[in-house]
Amino acid sequence: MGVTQRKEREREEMRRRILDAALRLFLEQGFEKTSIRNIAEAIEYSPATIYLYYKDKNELLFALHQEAFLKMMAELGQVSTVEEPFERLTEMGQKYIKYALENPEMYDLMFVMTAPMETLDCRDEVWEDGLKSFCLLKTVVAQCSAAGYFNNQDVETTSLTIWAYMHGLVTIYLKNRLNMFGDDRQLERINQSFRQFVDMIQKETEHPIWEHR
Amino acid sequence: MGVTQRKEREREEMRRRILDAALRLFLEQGFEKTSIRNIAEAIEYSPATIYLYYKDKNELLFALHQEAFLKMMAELGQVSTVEEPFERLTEMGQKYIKYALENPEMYDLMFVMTAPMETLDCRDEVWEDGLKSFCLLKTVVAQCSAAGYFNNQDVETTSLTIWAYMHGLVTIYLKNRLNMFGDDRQLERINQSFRQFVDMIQKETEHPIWEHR
DNA sequence: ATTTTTAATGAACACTGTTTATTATATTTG
DNA sequence: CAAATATAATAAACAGTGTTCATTAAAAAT
Repeated sequence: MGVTQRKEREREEMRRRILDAALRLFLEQGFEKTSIRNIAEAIEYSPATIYLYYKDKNELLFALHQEAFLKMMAELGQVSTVEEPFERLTEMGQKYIKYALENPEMYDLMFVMTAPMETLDCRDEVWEDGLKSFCLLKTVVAQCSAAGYFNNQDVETTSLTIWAYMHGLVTIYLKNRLNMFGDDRQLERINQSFRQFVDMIQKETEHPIWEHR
Repeated sequence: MGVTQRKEREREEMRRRILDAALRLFLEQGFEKTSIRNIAEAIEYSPATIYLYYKDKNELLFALHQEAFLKMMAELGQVSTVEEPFERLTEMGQKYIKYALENPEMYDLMFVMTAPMETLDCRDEVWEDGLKSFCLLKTVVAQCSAAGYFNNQDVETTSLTIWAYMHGLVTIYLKNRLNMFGDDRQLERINQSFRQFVDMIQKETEHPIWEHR
């Protein structure tokens, strides 16, 4: 009898309802101000019910973090149409900045907060979402490398260097550390730095593409 | 009569006691697990007393954040003995990584947490500590620039680019995102990437220093 | 129709940051 | 010195947090 299947389906539906409500509140009022009780209220269930579907808040955050990765991957994956590998890489960088700036709370969840990571730790799994998106980067870097860029340097190291820069740039901005300049040229500064970085790593090649200068 | 002076001195002493206790607990058990009540207990006062000396928790965090900057500046300032400007910059980078890895909670407070920044916002002051350390970086970058490095690019942009990379690198590590590789070569990866970045920006010069390759 | 399993909850526990009315102490004034 | 005033410290409360557990209601299996 299909009762177990229906139960399983209902369970998934409930998990979705919880996740959707959590995501909505999260985006509406930020992480800090969203509690289990808020989420429970939004779906018209008692707080204790949430714990029948998610072990704790960390697991809920981890589930949201996974959704955020799906969305980001979908956006970053769109660069495959661009022909020239380095242009594709640059495009990816731009889309990374765009995603981070448009989804600051989600970006935090994905790359800054330690809470969702603890869920992985206690299951001793590896961070698959992170690894998958890092591989996306690595692939494009490898293609650039094959096209003569990056002086045959280790692809993984180059990818980490690029990611580190991108991550640093957006977090400095998102965590309001660019306020220190006391002006309203923050986005301008980000773009200036990004262009500089792109130029810099572009030159890292045995066969410079002079027509790009 | 010196009573007001003594009162002022006692007030400062109390503020110090609170700060010292907060710092100790903070380093012992991390930020998340340190509460106003804990701090009050540590100095054997009631929680409400803390509020006679610090407006709220953000202000307390901001005070700690300032202390952290003093310490970091002292460590980063020690590079002035190095003669060659680019070597000095590299040394600064190494010291930055060292500080971040040895003081992860403090680093978080200084560059990641938004809480202490809100104290600045509501006073509408600018982030002086950040600005000051950014200026330290800018100075060295300017000296490198004067020595022929960085192709006469805008010093402020170059400094931001360098800072962004450094910040990204250490936060990716501190927030456990390098776990994804599932090995124990995390520090190795950091150093590899750092060397790569240093080599990369070193080449950014009209007059390459060939003897360094 | 009765037993068993499952889902949902109310209430509690041990916390959190913060405020306020009250008390104890110290300082100033008459 | 004694009375009035100002200051420092606190207990208690408020409104919130994540989480657990015994109890109840509903569905499924016997």
